[in-house]
Amino acid sequence: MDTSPNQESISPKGFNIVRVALLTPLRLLFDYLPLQNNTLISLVPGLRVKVPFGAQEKIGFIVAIGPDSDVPAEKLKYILEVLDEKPLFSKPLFELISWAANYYQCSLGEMLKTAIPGWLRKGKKTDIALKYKTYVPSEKTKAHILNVAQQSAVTTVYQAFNTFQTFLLEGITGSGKTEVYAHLVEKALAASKQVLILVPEIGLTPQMIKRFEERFQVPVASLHSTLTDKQRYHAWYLAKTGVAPIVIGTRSAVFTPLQNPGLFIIDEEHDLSFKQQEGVRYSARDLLVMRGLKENCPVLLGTATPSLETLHNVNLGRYQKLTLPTRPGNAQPPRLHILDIRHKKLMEGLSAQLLGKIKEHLASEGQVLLFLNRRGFSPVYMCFDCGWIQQCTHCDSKMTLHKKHNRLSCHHCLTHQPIPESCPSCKAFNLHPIGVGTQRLESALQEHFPSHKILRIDRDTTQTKGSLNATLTEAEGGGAHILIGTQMIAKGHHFPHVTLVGILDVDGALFSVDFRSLERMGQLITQVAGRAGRAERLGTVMLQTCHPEHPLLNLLLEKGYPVFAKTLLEERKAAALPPYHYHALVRADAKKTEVGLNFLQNLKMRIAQQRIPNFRILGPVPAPMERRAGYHRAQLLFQSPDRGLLHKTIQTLIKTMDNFPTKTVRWSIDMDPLDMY
DNA sequence: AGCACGCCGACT
DNA sequence: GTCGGCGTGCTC
Repeated sequence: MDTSPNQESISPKGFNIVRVALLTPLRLLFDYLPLQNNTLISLVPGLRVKVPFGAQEKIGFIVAIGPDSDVPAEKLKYILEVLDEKPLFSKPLFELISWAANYYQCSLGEMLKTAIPGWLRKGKKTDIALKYKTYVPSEKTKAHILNVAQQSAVTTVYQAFNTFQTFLLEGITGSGKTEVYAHLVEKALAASKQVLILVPEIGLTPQMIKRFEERFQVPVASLHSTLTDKQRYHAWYLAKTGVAPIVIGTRSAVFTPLQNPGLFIIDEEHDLSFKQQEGVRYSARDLLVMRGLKENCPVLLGTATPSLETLHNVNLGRYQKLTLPTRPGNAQPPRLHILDIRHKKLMEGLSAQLLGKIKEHLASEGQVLLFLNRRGFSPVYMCFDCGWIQQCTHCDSKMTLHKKHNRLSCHHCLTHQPIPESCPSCKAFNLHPIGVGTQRLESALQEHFPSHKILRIDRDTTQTKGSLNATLTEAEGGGAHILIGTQMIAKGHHFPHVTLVGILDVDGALFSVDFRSLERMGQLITQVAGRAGRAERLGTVMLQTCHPEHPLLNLLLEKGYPVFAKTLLEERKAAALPPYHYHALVRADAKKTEVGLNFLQNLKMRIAQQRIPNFRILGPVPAPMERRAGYHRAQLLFQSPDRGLLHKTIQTLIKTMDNFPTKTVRWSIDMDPLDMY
């Protein structure tokens, strides 16, 4: 289906049909008649229109204009209003969005909907007078001198300006990737080009925006999730009109129109937040590379811990690798040590050895960072008399104890309930928390070190707007002696005063059923370890484990992430897993277990009887956590080394699903799924 | 997706 | 008696 706008326009006189993609998940285009009584506006593909739709009015984009329609003339209605004077997207960007709709198997309208700010979805016009605050230059900061590797990276990418090429900038934490970005931004600005920088959800701090504004004395448009609709539109407008030469944003910013695009950067390329996990499950990283192709711009993927997908692309010669091997100045990489905690008595998750180390570092004015990827007080609340455990009533999950609000919460849906005083099952007064979360670790440490300041950084302490930045600023400034955090702390933040990093529990990842969990563990350990010793003081990293002999864990600690990742890639190849084979996952949610499974079984039969070579179907099986938020979830996995074949098969499948006579199943497709939940 | 229409249970 | 549950079908 070619949905790119053609440039042919029509006069509203004569019998013409306007084909519209409505902002709904319907995989159909709808035909309308041009405006009545309007001779002034010429209709062009790419313009937004308001149209009548059943009993409602909807917003859509004109996709094509043609002489006639397949729909009987009496059914056709008139367009109510044309909302734009000019198309919102350039031709290449509209092509990218069409490509994405096709690849991720959603309707063009739904993809367009995710690509525009809320204001425009609701039909606001773009000619609203915007009073944006005029830019006031603050003190200009100076550029740093680059080392040889940084300089070489800058030169290589600069030489690719005005062409499409993808680069992996592999720089260990603290090696100065941001400085490479900044020098490239400088070159782009000198050429009057705009730069789009994508960052992980958590990594977009006001400090980063301020840094670029001060350095370059230009407006920086920032697009992230906590903006109001108005702020978001404002930033979008600054980017589209070219007023802001630098655009920094999270996942959805990949669709931001630019007046004059020159360079695309994605920081922490491996980060999972670049894949949308609900609705249209697109990968902003992959789309950014595709955008580079469409807009003829170089794309730079930066990270200390590249995803296996990206490394695979380097190995295939599709991406060029640039390496930053050392930290600037005298900063040394941290030393990693394994703490064998078998047969050891733990104090609230901490071994005596780690506790001793913490004391040592605190005594010598060091800052300590403890990583525990589990929020709440304890993950389980159990009766010691009868073994009863509080389960969530909507999900197949145990409820986590939260001491702060004195309640049990489910981390998979929004429910919570008061903590029972006696066991609901046997009435005994013998209920106890099992396991350690960050809250419990915090209170235990506070008892142990009453005169030291402890700062906890997890979703619970950073919920309110701005509190994350305040907390991070405090942590980075060295104001707290001990930092406790979940994976939130692993996302590119500098804690220059940290001298000791303790990693409390990664054992779950060593034997997980999820084939990606080792990759994630390696990235997490490397990223967390990289928080230590970034200033002049040498950092130490201690990792507690019950599996000190685990070969891959040892490989990671002894040889580092690149060798570890190379080994994982070999394993993936041997097991015919991504990135060597491609995956597409069909999910089906239903109120009753069998309904979803039957639906998927039916799909499976349809495909299986075609006997497609190089094509595997796994399932259907219930999702690892079958019941979630009241729905029973099942899934069917398609696997093939041939991406085109996989895509084609799914596409024909969708047609059958669209005609499926049931609405008791909610189904969705996830191309290149990152997890099976 | 919305929204209307339509056919069966517990209540002002 | 009706308010409202969600199954079904349609939207140019």
